[in-house]
Amino acid sequence: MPAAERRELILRDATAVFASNGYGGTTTDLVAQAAGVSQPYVVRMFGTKEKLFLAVLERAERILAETFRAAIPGPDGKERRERMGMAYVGLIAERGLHQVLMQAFLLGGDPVVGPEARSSFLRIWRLAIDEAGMTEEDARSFIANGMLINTLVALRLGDAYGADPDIDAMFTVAFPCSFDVFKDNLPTAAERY
Amino acid sequence: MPAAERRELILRDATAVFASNGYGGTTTDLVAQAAGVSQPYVVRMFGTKEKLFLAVLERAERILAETFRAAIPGPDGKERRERMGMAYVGLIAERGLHQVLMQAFLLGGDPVVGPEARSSFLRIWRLAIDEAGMTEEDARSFIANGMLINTLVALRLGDAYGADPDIDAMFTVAFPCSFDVFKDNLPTAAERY
DNA sequence: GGAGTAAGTAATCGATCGATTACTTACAAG
DNA sequence: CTTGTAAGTAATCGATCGATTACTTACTCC
Repeated sequence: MPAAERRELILRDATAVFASNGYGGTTTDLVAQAAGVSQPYVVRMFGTKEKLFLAVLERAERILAETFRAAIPGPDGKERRERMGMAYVGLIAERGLHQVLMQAFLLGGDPVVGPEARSSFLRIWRLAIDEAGMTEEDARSFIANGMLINTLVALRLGDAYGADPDIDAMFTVAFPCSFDVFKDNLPTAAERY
Repeated sequence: MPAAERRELILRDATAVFASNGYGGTTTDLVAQAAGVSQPYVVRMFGTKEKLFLAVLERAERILAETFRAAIPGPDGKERRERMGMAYVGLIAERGLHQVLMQAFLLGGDPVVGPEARSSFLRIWRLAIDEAGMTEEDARSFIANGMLINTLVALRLGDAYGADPDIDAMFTVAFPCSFDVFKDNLPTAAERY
């Protein structure tokens, strides 16, 4: 398999492993096993675990930006924000993406990852304003809602949907027009680490 | 020093260490050094690193709930939500509290920590509705905003306030009535791990 | 049919971590 | 005194992790 293809495959699987285990809890061997290659190969391809995480973050931001841009064309204003919100929820299909973004934000104090995480966040903020035409207040509440969705995904609260009236009530207001997207993309038990 | 007092001291310092290093990246020795005791003492007092984290999470939720309850008395509606929001921002003084909550949410897939993290989150949701009298929609946007504040704190974006017009603009809309509280409680360089 | 190169692994090393054990110190009660 | 107990530490052990080294395999281009 050509290296470029293998690289994308490893990055995809590494996203899921980092998402479940966090940065410190992820071993290069866990990533290697998930991708079906040997541990030294992962290290040699990315140099260090830190550089692997940076590559995972860069890919996550790229996918996120592309997903948002694809949802921009069409009626603007509230409708556009709803399309972008649904697209964000649809990213649950990219296993671990929301969680990896949270992990990166939590590394804000790290001298290497921190600056990258901050500029990733700010680029999404700029995309919302410059490319999607949101006001600053719209961008704030849009991104705040994204952070709530991150939390609900990370907490795996969707697994208990239907089993707890509080959870059902929260989902009704948290996903006014994207609950089907959320439900249809939940990971199966076999997909979890 | 009596054990109860020592315990609270260790929990406070452990909160800051877990916040900076994550669950997997935190060592019991780092916590011990931060608290000024030996590593075996930390392990013996809490049993395992996992139980230590659960104790940190329980304390964080307790402080958060007490802080919210103290902000409830007085005019209700939007004013009450603003008081509670400012109180939440003021919790920056409790070093690492917002980040530790995020860390716990990210452990949603953990068989031990996950259930505790979910019930902590749901208890705060219930507090907002039952005790603070919010509608479900108010509670949603209130908590979503809290998740945004968590992110800004974890990213250490406040450190760059004044150095980047994008950051300044975001803070203006993110902290319409709590920016002073935010600014006044930022950690000094010496406080960071 | 070699020579060169890309893809990948087995074996291993030094460092680190969580946990255990055995020990010490300070102090209050009888 | 001395006995008991709470508060703590030094030393250490087995396991694990990130990284390095040396090796193998497969394909391609004269």
